[in-house]
This record gives sequence, structure tokens and C-alpha cells, in this order.
Amino acid sequence: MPELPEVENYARDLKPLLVGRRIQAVEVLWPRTVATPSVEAFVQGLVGRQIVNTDRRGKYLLFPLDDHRTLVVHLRMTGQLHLAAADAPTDPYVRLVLRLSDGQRLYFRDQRKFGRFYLVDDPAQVLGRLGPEPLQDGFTPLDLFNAVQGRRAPIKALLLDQHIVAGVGNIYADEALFLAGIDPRRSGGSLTLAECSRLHACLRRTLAEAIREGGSTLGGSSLGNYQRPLGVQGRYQLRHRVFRRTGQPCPVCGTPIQRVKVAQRSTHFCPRCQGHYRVGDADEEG
DNA sequence: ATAAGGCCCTGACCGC
DNA sequence: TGCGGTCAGGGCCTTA
Repeated sequence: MPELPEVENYARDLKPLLVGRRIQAVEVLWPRTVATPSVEAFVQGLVGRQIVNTDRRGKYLLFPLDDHRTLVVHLRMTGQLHLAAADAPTDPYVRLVLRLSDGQRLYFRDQRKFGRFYLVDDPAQVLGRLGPEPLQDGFTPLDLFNAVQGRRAPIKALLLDQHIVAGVGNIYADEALFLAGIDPRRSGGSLTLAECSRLHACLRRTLAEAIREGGSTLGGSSLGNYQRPLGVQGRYQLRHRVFRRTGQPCPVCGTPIQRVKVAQRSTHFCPRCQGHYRVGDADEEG
């Protein structure tokens, strides 16, 4: 499932492959992939346009065009973008194809059909009230503290809330909470400023490491798993400390990793390292 | 405003 | 072998 690091890798990898290319034709194989405008207007709006940049905001990919409109893409759970020659073998999971001026095609594969494309005048139409970018200077420990103050929802759920911070999904929420030594089930409002500072630092560290490692590819190369545009897999899954490591020893203390449900999401944590109390914290919860 | 639950989707997996 | 039920979950929508 592509989160911030995977989407960032897409934006970086696609830049030299797409910038300057013109879209010659668009094939929409699963109409609901196009969120806005209508499929007809989407195709007409893209044909003939040149892609002038590739960017990312949260988990959204942004492709600014030469007419100052923007193609926005969200991969959701199983969406993949890959670039291949026109004669690539047919694939039943391809939902949308951009034919490019250099003869290459950008294929959007999406097993579960959750991914969405938007063609808009202003990306803000799609991005709405997305929270701050976690790796940018504008996002401070105090911002995180203020955002979770007074909230009863578990801190894990708040990290997944894109209004609080943009781009964090299930993998990196679990990994960051582990590094910060915070129990994912604790209410946001129970976190001290010191804990929020630690979480802020650990979140950044996790995301930056994952970007460097090319993101996380779960379950090998099988259907619907993240791959980079030329088919390369990520490496960060090899560094996961808790995510999908239920029953395996904690890399710090050896205690078996536990799996629980938090906010309807499977959640992995070390019951010892992420206990309710840590020296130095004025923890309000029992 | 917040929190919780349903919905969209399909393939893998489990138990009988 | 076959089949029904369950799970996975991001974002958006509805409900309290």
C-alpha cells in the first residue's frame, strides 16, 4: 500500500521519464478510475498536453501540465504506475493507460480499483484540508502536540488522519510509534509534549529512511504490491521493526511482537518497549 | 467538531 | 476439490 515514501519514490523516478513528454492518447479501461471530470472531459483535457513536472503532496501524485491544469493521482491500496513499451503484454489489472509522445506508455494497474485520477485547474480542489508535510520545516513537534491535544482517539488513528499530518499510512504509523516507544492504543490527548517530540522525530526518521530505501514492497512482487515505475521493488520492508512481524522477537528487547486492532486497522507493536509508562514522561494514563 | 461505522473492490486464506 | 465467509484498508460519506 503506497504511503508517503512510496509515492515520493514514484514522483522522483517518474520525473526524468515523464517531464517534457506529451500525452498522445488516453485509454480508460475502468471508468470509475476517473474521479473528475467526466471520462470524456478527462480524456479530451489530457490529449495533447505536455507533462511539465512530477510532484507529491501527502499520498497524492501531482503532474502539472503545460496548460496549468494538474493531473492528480491517488494509488490507494493496490495502485501501481509503470512505464513500458507500447507492446507490453496485456494485463487484466490495467485500468488506465497514457500513451506518450516517445512511444512509451504509462500503465496504471490497480487490482482493487480503489485508485483515482483527477484532472483539475487547482490541486487544492483535491487536496482540500490535507495536513502538513511531515518532512518539511513547517511541521514542528509543537504542531503535533497541538493537533492531538484533547483528542480521545488513539494516537495511531490520529497519525492515520490525513488532516493532522499528510502521507502516513498503516506501515509507517506502526514503525514510528515503535521507535518512539509509544503504545498505539493510547489516546492522543494523553501524550506529553516530550512524547510528541519523540514521535515527531521518529516519524521523520522512519519516513526519510523508507524514502532512501525505495519504499516498502510487501509480499514480494505479487499482485497489487508496490513496485517502482520500472518494476524495481522497495527495500524498506527488510527494515520493518514491527509491521507484519506478529510473534517475531522485538529487535530491541526480544519480546514477541503483538498484533491488535486499533481504529479498524491491524496494528503491530512491542508490549514491552511500547508500554504505558516510560521514565521521563509524566504520563496521565494508567 | 469528533468518533465510529459502512462502502468501495478483489484475491488470498481458512474451515468444513 | 469446492464453497462460503472473512480479511486487507485509504479516503470519503453518513450517522450519532
